[in-house]
Amino acid sequence: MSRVAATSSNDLCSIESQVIAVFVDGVKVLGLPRSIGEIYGLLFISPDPLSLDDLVDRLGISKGSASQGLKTLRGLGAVREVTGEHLTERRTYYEAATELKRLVGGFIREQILPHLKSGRDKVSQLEPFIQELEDEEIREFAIERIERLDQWMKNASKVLPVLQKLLGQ
Amino acid sequence: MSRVAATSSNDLCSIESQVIAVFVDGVKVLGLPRSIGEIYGLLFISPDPLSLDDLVDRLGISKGSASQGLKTLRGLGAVREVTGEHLTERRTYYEAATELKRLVGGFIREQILPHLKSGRDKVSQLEPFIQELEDEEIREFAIERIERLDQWMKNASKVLPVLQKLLGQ
DNA sequence: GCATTTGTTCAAATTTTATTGAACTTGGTT
DNA sequence: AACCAAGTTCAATAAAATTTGAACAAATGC
Repeated sequence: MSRVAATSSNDLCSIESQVIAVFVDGVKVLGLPRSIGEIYGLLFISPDPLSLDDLVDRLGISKGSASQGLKTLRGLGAVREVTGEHLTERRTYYEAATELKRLVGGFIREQILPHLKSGRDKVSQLEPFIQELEDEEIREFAIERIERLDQWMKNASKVLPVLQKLLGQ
Repeated sequence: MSRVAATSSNDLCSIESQVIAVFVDGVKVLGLPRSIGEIYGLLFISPDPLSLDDLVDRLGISKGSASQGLKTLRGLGAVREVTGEHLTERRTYYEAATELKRLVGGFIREQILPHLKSGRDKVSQLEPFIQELEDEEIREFAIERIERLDQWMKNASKVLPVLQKLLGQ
């Protein structure tokens, strides 16, 4: 009877599940799915790196979820692949990246900048349509508002790097 | 045949629908529903204040949606009730609040601070469970991580007001 | 080359969230 | 008081997002 840890779906201990709850809540604010909070939360509180199968096993989520979640987290720079150690091992192990600056940077890069960019594009493509407006008062108002919108976006672009610096390591 | 503007569901013009598209996209990033982007977007580009029924009519959304959307936007301080003008009028008219500082402030207050607070509460209630951990190495690690988490939240609390100030005016 | 282990992809199922619309409340008017 | 217009609430419905799981790919070792 030597099945030591083959299918052991180790239940989460109190600290683990509570830390995970904090992250699940946290990522929801950021508009990310719960599974990502679970994965990051467990990695965050785990002293040793975990593999995809570890996550599936401990969190009770599907392989698909774990794979996609890790992909997103890698994109955000929120997890690190741990190589080294067992060079013979082909399995990949992950640990949480915990530098706030890096996490915020990743979020800005992946989630905010693309929307900012597409917003600025849309706004810049508005010019021709403004000229369509016949009533001068209305046209003037539209110009004013669209300039303001553009200004907001410029502001955001300037503030984001500063924000990241403020959270500096 | 004097039905001038009774059920005229005035279609949106090009600028209107494109500005609305920008805001729909924008609020999605913030985790708010599309209808809120539509409402704010239309108010933003409208030279004159609009009533709930105007929004229903122009945007083709239900009264319920418009009412709930306006409620949220009021909570965020993103719209202003326009009184004055027609004092005989019992209908409420709204205009967009366009000071970025105010908008960001409202969002921080309504959407971020409550989560930050509940996060800090959850973390502070973690202490007893850490003591449950028997392995000293693991316990030390947990303490370290939870302190880091706490530090993050303190950082966030400090940075948010600065952020708001950076968006000045 | 075949079997095995690890990880990815994506259509279908599920879960979550937003929207609708009808019933209800409020307050003004005759 | 009865009526009407304006707005809110909330259960039912529709829409959107997430999760699953099975099929697929890639890489290792026999």
